[in-house]
Amino acid sequence: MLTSRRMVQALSQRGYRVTGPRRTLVGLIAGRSVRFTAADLEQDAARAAPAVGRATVFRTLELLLSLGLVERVHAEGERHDAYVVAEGSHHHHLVCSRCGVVTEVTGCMVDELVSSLAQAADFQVEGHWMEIAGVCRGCREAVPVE
Amino acid sequence: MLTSRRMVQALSQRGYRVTGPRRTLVGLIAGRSVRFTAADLEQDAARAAPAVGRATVFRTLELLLSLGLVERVHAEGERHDAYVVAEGSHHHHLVCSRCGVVTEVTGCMVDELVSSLAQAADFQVEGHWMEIAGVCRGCREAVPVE
DNA sequence: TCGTAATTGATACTCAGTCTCAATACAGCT
DNA sequence: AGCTGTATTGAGACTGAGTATCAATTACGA
Repeated sequence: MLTSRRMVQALSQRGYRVTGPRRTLVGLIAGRSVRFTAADLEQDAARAAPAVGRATVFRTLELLLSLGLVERVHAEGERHDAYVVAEGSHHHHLVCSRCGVVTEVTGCMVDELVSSLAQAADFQVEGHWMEIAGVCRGCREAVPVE
Repeated sequence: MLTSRRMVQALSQRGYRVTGPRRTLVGLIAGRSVRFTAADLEQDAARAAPAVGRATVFRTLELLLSLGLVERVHAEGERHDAYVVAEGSHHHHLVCSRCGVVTEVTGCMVDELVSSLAQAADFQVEGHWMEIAGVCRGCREAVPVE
């Protein structure tokens, strides 16, 4: 998992300035294992550092996305995009529909399957996208409160 | 591909009224092989039947979705959801990034793969979601204009 | 330390989608 | 065909995410 330190390094290495707001936001993002939305981050930022403006939250998120430090996660049925801290290589996500924890599945065994499907349709593949929704072990075992 | 007639039948069979606006919208949707957004449909409706209100476009789309007559298609990088006329059984989509044509891949060969991945993570699968983006044959062959 | 360009916060704006509610019209009944 | 109850509708106000603008600020290389 990417640390706050590493993310800051990545920013500076690529010529982006390391500013107060960016430090704050990166600090709020790094180490998260649960998906979060822009709104979540905005809320946390408002609590941790009220001076950080809304626009900056969105701008920073987009920047981190473009640097590959966070990734977008679609979740079926949800209205807005969520994000997770990036892992690096190509992989897929297991998203728990209760607690939101995102488990990475590294080593993409889907590739061959994708190519064969695409070949049949005479389709030149640019990329594929897969997510698995379900309930993680912790949530299965948790007794419903109340 | 679902015809307008069949979609109307489905509505009435399930106890929904077959109204003018619904006929119009279903007519605009049925037979499409290209993905469309709510905004697309809204525009077409405004041209074909200006009396149809915005809210009705959204309501009807949601209704058709709940009846399984259309499906949502996510497309990486696009801001808003798109829809396609439903095919029926479980399947995946090949979405052409140029012309937007959606090709169905029936017979889901991903199932086993998904279960094995999930088992490794001790994850109880509720569903999976896969899309393949690329360029269809037609678009590959088309000479870029100008 | 200084200069400058990147970055920022405030705020106005856009645009998709939702909600409300009175008016309308479908469909089942006679 | 005419009546009636209720699902559906259109208009338009509203919400909330995300974007654009711009003057003020600030990181950071010289």
